[in-house]
Amino acid sequence: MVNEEIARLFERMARVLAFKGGDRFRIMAYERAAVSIRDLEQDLAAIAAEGKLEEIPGIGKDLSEMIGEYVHKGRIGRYERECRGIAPELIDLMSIPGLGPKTLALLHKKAHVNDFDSLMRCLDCAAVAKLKGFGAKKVENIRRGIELWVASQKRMLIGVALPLAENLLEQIRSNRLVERAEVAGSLRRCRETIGDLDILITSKDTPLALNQLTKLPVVRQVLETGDTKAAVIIEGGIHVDIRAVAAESFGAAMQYFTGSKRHNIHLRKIAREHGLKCNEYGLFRGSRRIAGAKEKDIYAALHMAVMPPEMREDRGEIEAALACKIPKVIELADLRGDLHTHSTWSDGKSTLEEMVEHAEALGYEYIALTDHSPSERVAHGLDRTRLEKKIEAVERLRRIRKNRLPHILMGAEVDILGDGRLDYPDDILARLDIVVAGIHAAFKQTKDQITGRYIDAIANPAIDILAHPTSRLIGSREPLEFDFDAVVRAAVEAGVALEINGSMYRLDLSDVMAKTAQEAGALLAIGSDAHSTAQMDQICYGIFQARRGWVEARSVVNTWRWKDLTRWLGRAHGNKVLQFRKAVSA
DNA sequence: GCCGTTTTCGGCCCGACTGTTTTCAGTCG
Repeated sequence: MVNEEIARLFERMARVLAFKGGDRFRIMAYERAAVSIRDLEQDLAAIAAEGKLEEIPGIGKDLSEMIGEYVHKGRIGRYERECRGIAPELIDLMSIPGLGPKTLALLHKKAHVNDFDSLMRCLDCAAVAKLKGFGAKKVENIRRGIELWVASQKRMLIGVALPLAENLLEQIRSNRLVERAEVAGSLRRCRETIGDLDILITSKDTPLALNQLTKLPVVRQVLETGDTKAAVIIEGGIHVDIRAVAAESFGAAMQYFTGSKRHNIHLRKIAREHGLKCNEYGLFRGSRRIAGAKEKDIYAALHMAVMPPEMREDRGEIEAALACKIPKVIELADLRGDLHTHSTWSDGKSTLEEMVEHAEALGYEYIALTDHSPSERVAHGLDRTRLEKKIEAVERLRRIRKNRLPHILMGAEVDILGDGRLDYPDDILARLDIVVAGIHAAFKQTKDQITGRYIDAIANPAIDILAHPTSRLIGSREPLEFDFDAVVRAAVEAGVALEINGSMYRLDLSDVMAKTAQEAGALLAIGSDAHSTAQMDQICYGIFQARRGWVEARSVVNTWRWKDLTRWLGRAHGNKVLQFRKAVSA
C-alpha cells in the first residue's frame, strides 16, 4: 500500500521544513496529513483515482496534488526540491529525544554534523559546549537521548507493557504519600504498541512523593524531577513519566494525558468555541474552573457523552459524543467462548483436556479446538489420520465431561493454499464443527492474487471464520496487501466472520479495519489463538483492539448464545445468511 | 498548508521542564 510511504514522506517533509526553520503551521499541516493518512483504510491510489483526496481531513489542494504525483510517478518533485542539499541521515537524527530541529540545524551549521558518526564525534569535542545555547548539561542530555533512541527504536507490544505497568502501579500505590495513581497515555487507550508509560498521581506532599517514587526498586535511571513531574527509566528500559496533580484537577489530567494528541486538539477547539479554556488542570471560564475533578465532567460541560479511552483517536468519537451517539462497545464479560485455540495435537503447549478445563474456569459456554492443517508442517499440522484420531479424542472428552460446560467444537485452523483452495478435502471439512481459515504461506503474491485467494476461500461453504486477515506480525511482518473492501463484501455475503486475532503479536484485524468491517455489516470473531491455557487469558488484547474499532458485542459471533452460534455454524451459504442475521439481531 | 457558525484571510492547543539565560528558547507530550 502506498499510504504508509506517503505518510512517511509527509513526516519527513515536516522535519525538513522544521530543520530549515520553516513556518510552524505549515509543518503542522504535513504532520497532521501524515496521521490522517495512517488512519485511512482505503488505498490512497484508489482515492486519488476517484478524485476524492481532498475529502480526507488535513488534505487540501497542494497535498492532494503531491499525493497524485507520487501515485503516478513514485516521487514528489516538491519534496525532492525541499530536501536538496540535506543529507537524509541528518534528518534521521531528529528522532533522537532532546535533539530538535533548531539544535540540529545549529550543529549542522557550526560543527558540520551530517550523520550519526559526525554527531558522536562532535559531542566528544570540547568546542561544542561553547556554541550559543550549549553547555555541558545540554551535551550530556543529547548523549542520553542517543542511548534512549538506540534502546527504544522499537515500541513495546501492549502485552509486554501492560504487566510492567501494573507492577509499577502497585509499587507506586503502596507509597504512603500517594493517595491515588492511575495509568493514562497510550496504554490507557490500549494501543497495540506503547512508546512510554504515563502515570498520574495525587499526593499530600507532591515534591516529596515524586522524589520518593524516583527511588523505587524498579527505577534504573532518573531523567528529570520537578515539583509536578518526574521522568524515569524503569527495568526493561521503559520510559515512565509520573505527573502529580491536585485532586480537583485529576479528571482533567486523566483526560489530557490519555490523549490522543488529535483528540485533545479537537476537544480544546470545541472548548474555545464555548468561550472556555481546556488544559490539564480543568475546564475554565476565565479564571473560574467549571470542571476538573472528574473526567466525565469535562466532557459533560462541553455537552458531550464520555467515551471509552480506546476510542479517543479523533476518528469521529467527538462528533458522536456531541450527538449522544457513542456506541456501547464490547467488553470482556460479553465473551461466551473462544473460537481459535491450539492444543498439543499441533503446536500448542496444553492438552485438549487442559484447554477445555481452562475454558470452564473462564466461565465460557463453548470452546473451539482449532489445530493446524497439514501444510503447516512446522506446527505439526494434522493429516487425515491424525485428524480422525483427534475427532475421536474430542468425542471421548465430551462423553467423559457429560453435560458440563463448555460445549466443545471440533475444529481446525485450515491453511488457505496459494490457489485459494483449503488445505483439507471437502469430506474432512464436512466433519468439522467449525473451520477457521487463514493464510500462512505465499505472502509475496500480488495484491490481486491475495484478494482472489481470499474470495475463493470465502466461497467455500465450509469456512466460518477468516483468521488474522492481514497475517501481519507487529513490528516484524508487514500486512498482506489485498482489496480489503472486496473481501469484506464477500464475507458479508457469505456470512463468514472476520477474525480479530487477540494474540499480542498479531492484533489482526487492526482497529481501523475492524471499524470498517463492522460498518459494512460484517460479522466478527475475537479469538485468542492461544497455544497454551495462559494465552487464553490474553484474549483481552483482542477485546481492546475491538473497542478501539468501535466494535459492539452484537457483531461478534462469540458473544452469541450457544443456540445462536450453532445456528450460524449450521447455516447455508448465500442469501439465507442475511435472513439469519436479521433473526439473530432481532 | 489547511480551513470556514471567525468563511477566501488570518487564524491555527497549551503548559512543564531544562539549560543557559538575566527573561527566554528549545523540546516534549
